[in-house]
Amino acid sequence: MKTFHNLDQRKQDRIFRVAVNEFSQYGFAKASINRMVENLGIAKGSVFQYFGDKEGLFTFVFSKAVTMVKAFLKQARDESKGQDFFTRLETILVSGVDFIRQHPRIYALYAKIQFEGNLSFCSRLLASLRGESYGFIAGLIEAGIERGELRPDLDVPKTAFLLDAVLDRFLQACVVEHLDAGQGLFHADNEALHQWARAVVDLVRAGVAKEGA
Amino acid sequence: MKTFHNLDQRKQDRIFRVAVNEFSQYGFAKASINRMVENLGIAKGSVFQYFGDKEGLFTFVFSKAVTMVKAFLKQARDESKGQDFFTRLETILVSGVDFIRQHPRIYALYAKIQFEGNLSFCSRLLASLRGESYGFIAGLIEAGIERGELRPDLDVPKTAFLLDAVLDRFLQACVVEHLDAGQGLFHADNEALHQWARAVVDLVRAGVAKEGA
Amino acid sequence: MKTFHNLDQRKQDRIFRVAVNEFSQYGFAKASINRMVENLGIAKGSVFQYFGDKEGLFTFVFSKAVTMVKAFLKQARDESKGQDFFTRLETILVSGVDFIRQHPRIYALYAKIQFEGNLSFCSRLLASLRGESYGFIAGLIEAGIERGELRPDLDVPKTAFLLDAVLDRFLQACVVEHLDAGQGLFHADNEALHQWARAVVDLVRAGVAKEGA
Amino acid sequence: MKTFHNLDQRKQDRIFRVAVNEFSQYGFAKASINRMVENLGIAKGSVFQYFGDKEGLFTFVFSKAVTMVKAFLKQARDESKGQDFFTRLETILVSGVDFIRQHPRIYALYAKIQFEGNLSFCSRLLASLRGESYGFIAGLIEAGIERGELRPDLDVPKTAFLLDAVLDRFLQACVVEHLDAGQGLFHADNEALHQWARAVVDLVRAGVAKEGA
DNA sequence: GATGAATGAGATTTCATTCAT
DNA sequence: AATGAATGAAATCTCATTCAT
Repeated sequence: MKTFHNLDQRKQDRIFRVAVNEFSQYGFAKASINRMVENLGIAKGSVFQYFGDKEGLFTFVFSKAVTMVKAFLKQARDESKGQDFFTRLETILVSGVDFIRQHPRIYALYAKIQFEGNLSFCSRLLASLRGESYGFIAGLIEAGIERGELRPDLDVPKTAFLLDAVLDRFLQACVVEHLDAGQGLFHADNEALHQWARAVVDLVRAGVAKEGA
Repeated sequence: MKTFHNLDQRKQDRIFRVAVNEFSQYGFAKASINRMVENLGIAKGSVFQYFGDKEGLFTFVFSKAVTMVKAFLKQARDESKGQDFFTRLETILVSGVDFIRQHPRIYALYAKIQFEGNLSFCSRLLASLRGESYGFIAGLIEAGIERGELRPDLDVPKTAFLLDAVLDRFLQACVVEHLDAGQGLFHADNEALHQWARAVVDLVRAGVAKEGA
Repeated sequence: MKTFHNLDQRKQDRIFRVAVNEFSQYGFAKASINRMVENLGIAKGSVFQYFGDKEGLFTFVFSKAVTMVKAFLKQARDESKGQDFFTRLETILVSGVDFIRQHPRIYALYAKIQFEGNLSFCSRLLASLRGESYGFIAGLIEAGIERGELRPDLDVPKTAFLLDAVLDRFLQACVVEHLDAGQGLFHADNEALHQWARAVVDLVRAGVAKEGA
Repeated sequence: MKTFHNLDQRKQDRIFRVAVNEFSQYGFAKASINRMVENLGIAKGSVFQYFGDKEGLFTFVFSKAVTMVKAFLKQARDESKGQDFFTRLETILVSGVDFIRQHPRIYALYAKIQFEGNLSFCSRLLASLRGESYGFIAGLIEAGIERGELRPDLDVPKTAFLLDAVLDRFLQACVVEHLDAGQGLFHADNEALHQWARAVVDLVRAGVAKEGA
């Protein structure tokens, strides 16, 4: 595993990229290391020297992906700090879609793996990502309450559940091409995207806003 | 395929059940016909005589599953017809969970296949299910508007998107065991389940209800 | 595993023969199923259909070999029943060599596997063969004592140990080509073989001490 | 190979020890240089620089092991020089077991390699060890005859064969844990060990026949 | 002299599919 | 109509060996 990190950074990136493609397209079980090395032009044995086995490769890829998502979440939170709750929510929805547009395979990987089951070795990562995401949203809500923008009597966990559902769906709508609304989100122009985000935020707003806010 | 329908109904059911188990546990790609016939006690060749190939078997299974879900949706709509919009929504959330509890594999199958990709041959089925589900929710909303329970200026597609997200998440929470809220939904007692459903409906209500309703 | 026994007897025998060759030449670990099927002219997959895995094939082969050896022991005991102890011993030595000449690979397999270690799955078979062999020799000794041909004060287990050592060595001498004495045993003519057997039996009979020493 | 002998003696010893472990546990074919260098903490390339290839490493290890065994034999002969034949034999049996207890892997290596076959490159070593061992035993017998302790008409080669068989079995009984008698020899206390040795020597001395039979 | 990344042949095993019975 | 033996492509993984640094 350490041998991998001695490689040329460009090579490391290429391997990561190709592996993300493969895993996000085929899932863990049907991903083929044969195909990967063919696309990569390196020897099959090398992959096993780097990562030990298929699971090792996947763990590396998935955990790097999770790290990227977490970094994105942190950045989204920090960048939106000054804004009021609803603007933040809209910002985050939009920048979430932005992230997926920049790294389309990463979310596809997450979405697919989440349902693959039989992958005990990545449930810890999945759980940690979930925790991060939940904490992120709950933090948003609490900040909103403190600032007097949200009803003070909100049930935070359940509201977080609701928001998480909406956020997730927004992202799924980019990836699962047969979602009705989703058809457009990935390829929608920014105008349409913002319109969608605003509309959804408005629906949410009416539900959770403090009267008069 | 003709030959399959000549079988004893009990045998047909058993084949369906075992195949649902296999596909929902392993997805399409990793499902093993070897394992199925082992659990089934019939000859491997028979499966190919009935369904042509693996894809044929899957299509049969998945389309029967979709039919069951559609029937459930229709029933949920019909049974809740007299109720006001918000009671309907709560009823549907709860009875959706009920359906999963009765047919846990069916939703698992749907959830997994949705993200498997590479399954061009079932996208039509998936799309038709999506259409059904969307029409179902949109119908609910329109009825609610007509009855004066919802704001008449609601954007139906976007509201449907919101509700669909919430509904889906409720169901996913039964199947994906690492969702924070979900931990409990599948095994929650009815009291807790209704409480969750009510809380979520209340959040939605505040957002979409016509003033004074 | 049952599918194997449905095969043409000739085919079964050929598979057994080829597998014994391979395992006796290379041991379990380095035996190659690739090579076997190449020699066999059947598909690689068939072997796994018959025996499940390499271990299954080996277990089948080894246990059949053990059965053959046990049958030989039984026959040797029965055929020599009337003879006095020392004649019996000589007969058995000689017919042991005969067995190896007829089934040279069988003993080679046993000899090699005995020292391969890491083969937990065949230790039961090995132990049962050992038990059979020990019982066989102990029975011989006890019969000899009863008939008044052997010293009545003999310690049966230790005497069995001595005889077993001699018997084993005789057989090893056929297989391990670099044993000095052994060079000749496998290819020796019957005259020389009997001479060797008689000489060894005489040593066992009379000991090596000079009278009075 | 030259470069190996320039190494720190401690390093040389460690390499020998680890290699003996590996070869004695897995045999030549299944021994893994990967595993060795992992346990060794040196570069894989170095092993090939020192020994050329796997065979070279094995030859080095095996020939050093043979040298150790030969040295032991010589010492056993010299130390027992004054004793009468039967005491010598007992001494040697016991000190043979002692040797194995001190160097358990060495005999394991010999025992395993002896039957591995396909190892043409070590048959010379094996033969030379055999020769040494045979000469050693034959020398013992001849000395015994000269001293008037053994029957002068003994056939030396065949007697040596008998004694060699017994000696070998004693040692195998330490290594092959499923030999009936052997269960105990490796871990037996000294009392039991000497008792076994004496009993076997007595059998060799006096034979098994009832007087007059 | 030492290193360890790269290699590719070859191992076991799985599996959908075919087809003679 | 039912069977299940036969197949061979493709999967993961191991390992001795080479060679540039």
